Amino acid sequence: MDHRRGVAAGQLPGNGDLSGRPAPLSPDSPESLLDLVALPGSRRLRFAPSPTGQLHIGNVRTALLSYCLTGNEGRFLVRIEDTDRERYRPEAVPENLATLAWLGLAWDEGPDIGGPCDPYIESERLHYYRAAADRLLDVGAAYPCFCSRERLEELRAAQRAAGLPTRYDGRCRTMPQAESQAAIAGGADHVVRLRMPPGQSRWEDLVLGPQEFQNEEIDDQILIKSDGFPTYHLAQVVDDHLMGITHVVRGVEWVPSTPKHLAVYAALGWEAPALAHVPLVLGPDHKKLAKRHGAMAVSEYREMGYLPEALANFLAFLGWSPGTEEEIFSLAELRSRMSFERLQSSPAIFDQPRLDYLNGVWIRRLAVSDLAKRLAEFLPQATSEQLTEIAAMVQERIRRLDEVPALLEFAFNEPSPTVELLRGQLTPEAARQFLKLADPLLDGDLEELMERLKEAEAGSLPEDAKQAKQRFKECMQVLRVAITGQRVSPPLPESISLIGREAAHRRIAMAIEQLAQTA
RNA sequence: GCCCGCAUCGUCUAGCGGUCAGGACACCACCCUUUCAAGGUGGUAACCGGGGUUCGACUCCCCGUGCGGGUACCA
Repeated sequence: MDHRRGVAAGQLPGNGDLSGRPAPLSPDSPESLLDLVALPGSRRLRFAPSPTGQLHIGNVRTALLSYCLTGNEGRFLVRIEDTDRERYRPEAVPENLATLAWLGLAWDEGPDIGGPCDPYIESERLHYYRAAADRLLDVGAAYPCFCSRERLEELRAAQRAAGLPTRYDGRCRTMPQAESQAAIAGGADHVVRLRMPPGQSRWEDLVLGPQEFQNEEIDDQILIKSDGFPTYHLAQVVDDHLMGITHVVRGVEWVPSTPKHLAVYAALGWEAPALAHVPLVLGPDHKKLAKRHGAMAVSEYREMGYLPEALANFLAFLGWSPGTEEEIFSLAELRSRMSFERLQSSPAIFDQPRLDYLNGVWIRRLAVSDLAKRLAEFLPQATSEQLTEIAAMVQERIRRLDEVPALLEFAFNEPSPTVELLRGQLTPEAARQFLKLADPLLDGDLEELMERLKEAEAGSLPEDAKQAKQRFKECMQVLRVAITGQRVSPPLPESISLIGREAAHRRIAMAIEQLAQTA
């Protein structure tokens, strides 16, 4: 039952001819290409990115949802939807796959690893779409259309001007077959259009509930473009059927074209998969998430130091919740817990502060050694020993990995604080005196450094407890700035150990000198 | 314009006729503390409006409003 090989193999036309002209089909029944041999018993969901650029947050959320809703028993597949030759960018295929892999969305079948429904790249499946189109043409569910783009544009402009819905006017809909055959034989440019049947289209959407459209309001969609490539509307239906897809998860922007897809399934005699249209992700201004809202590409989030664990956790909760008060979920937990019933039908806003919070949570959950590895790309100059030391000292205080370089600037570059920064609340002279006092104390056990400093600093002046405490804090800040050049840094003992005692002594000496000049 | 969808704190959400409308982020205060964090405690903050249905509506229905999506030889 694992061999749900839905298609007859070895029928690729013209050795992968991708030039745009579909190769002629073998004379024996092209329809055999479209017979799915065995239907799968468990769930099969797919993610079908269009390789026109980087995967963005919205895309990847759909991928995540599909992956999670596949469940532990099902199969998750990736298919490359490269039917748009104008926007196609070949490098986007490996990029997109790498992004999915980074997020941890492992696929069971896909363009790189193959599978029972090979190939998983639509441009290599042209013969299937052609066969499907021929069948649709045969049964009268589709028709050739010879209208030029110019005519279509004029038509739309006129309709818009008249305040009418912009739709194809059906000029070629009733062309006698003999006439159209002759035109095609004569080499006339044409497309294949779906003949939208009368009546209504209905389906029970897994997220939105019952849906109904009047078919007369739906346009006669182009299924095969004049370059011979299918549009999404055909390719997606054919492949989902051939690949045994059981559930389609996609954004709500596809709702209005679903009746077209349903019509194709019906005309081909196929059963449509279950449909789940998930709400969009919006920017803080409640508009569809777009470039102007900042980072869009998932790769940018990686560069900003977000963990894939946190991003997945965050994205999953944009439209889903477990119904309990739990909120930290690993990808594996999400996959075993997510269900269609609990998907939200209202759009969600991408709230970066919440992502930051979750990222902090996930950073703190990491083993120190793991954090050290992930920090490597943010601190290329650090050795692996330093990385481990750094990981331990920053783990509790960062929300994003990219905060680390600034926090540890002092470890890789000599600081040069101003006198103002150096002395803080103290007079230059008092600051200098304290540094002189503190300097030799660095040489003992660093773990007890704070105790020694406290002891040494105390008793210099008779004060009440509160004042003494405050004074000590100010002294510590002077020492911190002398050593790190920053008012905010990891704890002093760790900071010193990171740069080494000699460097610490040297920096203190320089600070003392600097303070002496102004004193 | 036409078609479709959505509507609980600022944000993510719980709620599926009777709750002091719960949690989390963010924010504020306090505690802890060598800074920053982390952690702890507490606080401010929501059912879009109007009609129904019902003994009773955040919850069900209708209308309005707002927001979003679609309206390509793009996906």
